[in-house]
Amino acid sequence: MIDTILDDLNEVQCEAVVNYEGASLIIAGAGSGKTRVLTYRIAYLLSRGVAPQTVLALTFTNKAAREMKERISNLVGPSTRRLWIGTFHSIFARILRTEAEHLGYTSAFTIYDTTDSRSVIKSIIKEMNLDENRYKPANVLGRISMVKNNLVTATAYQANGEAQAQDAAYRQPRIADIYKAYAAKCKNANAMDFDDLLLNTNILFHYHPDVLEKYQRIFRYILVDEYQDTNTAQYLIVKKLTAASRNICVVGDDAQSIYSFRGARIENILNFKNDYPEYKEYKLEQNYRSTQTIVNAANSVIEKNRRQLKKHCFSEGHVGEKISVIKAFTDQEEGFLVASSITDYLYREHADYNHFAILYRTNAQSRIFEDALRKKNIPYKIYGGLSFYQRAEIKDAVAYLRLIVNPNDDEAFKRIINYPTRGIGDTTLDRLQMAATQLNVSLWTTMNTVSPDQMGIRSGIAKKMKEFASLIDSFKTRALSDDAYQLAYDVIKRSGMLADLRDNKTPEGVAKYENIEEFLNSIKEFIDNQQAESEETNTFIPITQYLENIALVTDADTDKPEDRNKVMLMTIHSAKGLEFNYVYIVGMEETLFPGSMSSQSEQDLEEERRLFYVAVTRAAKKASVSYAQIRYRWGNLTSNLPSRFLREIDAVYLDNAEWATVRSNRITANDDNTPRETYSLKQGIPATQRTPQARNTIVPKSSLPQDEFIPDKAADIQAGMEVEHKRFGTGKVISIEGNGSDIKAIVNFYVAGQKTLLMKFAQLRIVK
DNA sequence: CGGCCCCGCGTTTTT
DNA sequence: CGCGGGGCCG
Repeated sequence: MIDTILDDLNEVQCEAVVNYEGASLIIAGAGSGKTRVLTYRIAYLLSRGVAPQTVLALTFTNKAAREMKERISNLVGPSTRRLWIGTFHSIFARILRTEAEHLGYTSAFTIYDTTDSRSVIKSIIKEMNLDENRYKPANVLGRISMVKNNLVTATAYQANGEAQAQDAAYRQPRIADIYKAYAAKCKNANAMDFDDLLLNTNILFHYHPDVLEKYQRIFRYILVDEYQDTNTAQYLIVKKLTAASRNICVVGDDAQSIYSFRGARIENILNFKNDYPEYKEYKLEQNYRSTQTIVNAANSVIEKNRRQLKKHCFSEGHVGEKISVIKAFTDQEEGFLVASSITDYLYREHADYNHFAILYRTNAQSRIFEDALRKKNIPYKIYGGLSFYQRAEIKDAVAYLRLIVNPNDDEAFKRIINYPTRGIGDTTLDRLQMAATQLNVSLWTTMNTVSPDQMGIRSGIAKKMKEFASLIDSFKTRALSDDAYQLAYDVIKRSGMLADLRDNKTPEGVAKYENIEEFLNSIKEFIDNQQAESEETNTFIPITQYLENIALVTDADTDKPEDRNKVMLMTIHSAKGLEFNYVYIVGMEETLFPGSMSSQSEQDLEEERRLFYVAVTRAAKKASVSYAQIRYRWGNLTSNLPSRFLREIDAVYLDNAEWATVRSNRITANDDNTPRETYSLKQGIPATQRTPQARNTIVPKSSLPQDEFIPDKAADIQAGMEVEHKRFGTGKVISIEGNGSDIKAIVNFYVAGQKTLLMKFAQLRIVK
């Protein structure tokens, strides 16, 4: 069986599969059959008598892990169940649960998501009386996350002169203290954040060599997917685990490294040869996915990057269609044109909806395309984005379950102590929190051990707290005998959540109620799946198992059958690893893609270029790129130049007809008759975009306004005047409002409609 | 103490 | 523009 399987592989792929001993570096270009090699290699290992429980395969997404499992079991049958295949985070979370007591945790520890972490940081900033403008929670958390990924603990960070100097330079000298307090609070809550899962694994292996040895013995063969995206913490875990066996196989493509913003180090793959000098290298260069045009066009772009491993990707498929450049006047027109193009291909090539993907740089861009597709009755699915589990009502339900499993989970506690309303308000919580911080214990412990009047809590409220405590305690008891579904159902009912939602007859209330129903269904489904996977049918699936699962799952992991045949909308990041026949890469504009944050440094720019490379190589048959001359960005009109990446595509692969033509101003998607969309080309862009409001704008010198526009002084402008604005044309000043530097003029423009303009920015000329 | 309203802020990208 | 958080009022 296995030998016939090898017939499916080309020569290099076959070599990479068969030589499974020792260190292997597989450089796998986009579409070169990377997953195929990985899965076949594992299947081959098994066929050679390697025990499945000694094989560890690490991926970055649950989807990749699931796909790998599926494909292997298609090759070799059910023996795959004992293989260790999962994401870095899930595998090491599992190990940490087993070894928790070595680190002073219990195996019931909670995994904090980003929202939880941010909230902890926020409360610390408050407690420390720090300037909330200078210390932004998301910012501080980002910094802590970065250093954690470099294995710098709070104590080490405090002692690190360089880090201290840097924080001082950024006028955030207390970050080390925040970090320390944050680590303490997580520990007291028996909680780990995403980064802790990797950091603590390293700590575990460092301070407990016996434990490390145990796992070195277990994992005889380690395979790592997307190796170019590993951060230092992940890299070191792998290095430690393979130190004895030296059986390691990493697969990756430096050209697709797009996660350096969260600590990924492209050096890990570039320097593989230093760590494993005995390594063998395999280059998968033939692309089986895309047309020659697409592969060549992608190559012509990525060539501009300086640091990369040498390889030559090629396709022997059809030459295929050239890449279309869709030039739109406004963001709405961009949506319309892309939707129209999709309709064209649907008819012309009898394509299905799910053959199409719209890829964008930032999630905020999705709206426009949703609107455009909806208008044409094209079904679509937004992939990623706000997860089901991030909805308020689901988080509430999950918070109950989390608190039952781990009563020290302060974030869960805070979320539900007064939901549904039971008369325990902010003041009480503040007092509780103060006591808890002083005692260095969780809110739950404080509530149950400190006398209420010591905290200044009146007896009426204390009674309510007791009731809450015994409610949770009763759930804890039931959790021992009830499975995840029974418990969740009971919790939602007896906590009062269900009644609270049922009484809410607003549309949002109804939606929430339905979401809770869906939540319960998903638990039921989870139990069924787990039982199907284990040998017996009646395995008891406790709530702990369900919680472990959802902490590390994202929306991208759920695939519902009704979403199968829809146009997919997603960020380029989440498109990595996927393929579609027809791909639209939208928002190809300077400051958007490449983003304004990235065009400063050459390194960041190279990462953006790799991102573009990833986007183009998602397409099998046809890629299109689009941009808009003007678009709304945080409520303001902005205008940007077409992305430099368009110019970097070798022009022979472009469908130049559309690229070169300046189309006349068509009234298109904006049939909702908002006046602001009816610009004439003459009034518009890009020549007249040089107002301070549009200071993101990059305007070529040649197209600066020919006629002088001299604005009048802001102080001279008064209500009732007729004024002219470079972009909005003429209009009447309705009123002047505000004071200080925030004086605003409300102007009703004849064409553009009513606008509120900040006087310190707006340049207005008095007409009369 | 809870609900409502207003203000201010934000955009990369995600396990 | 849309969301979340904070503040104010009932």
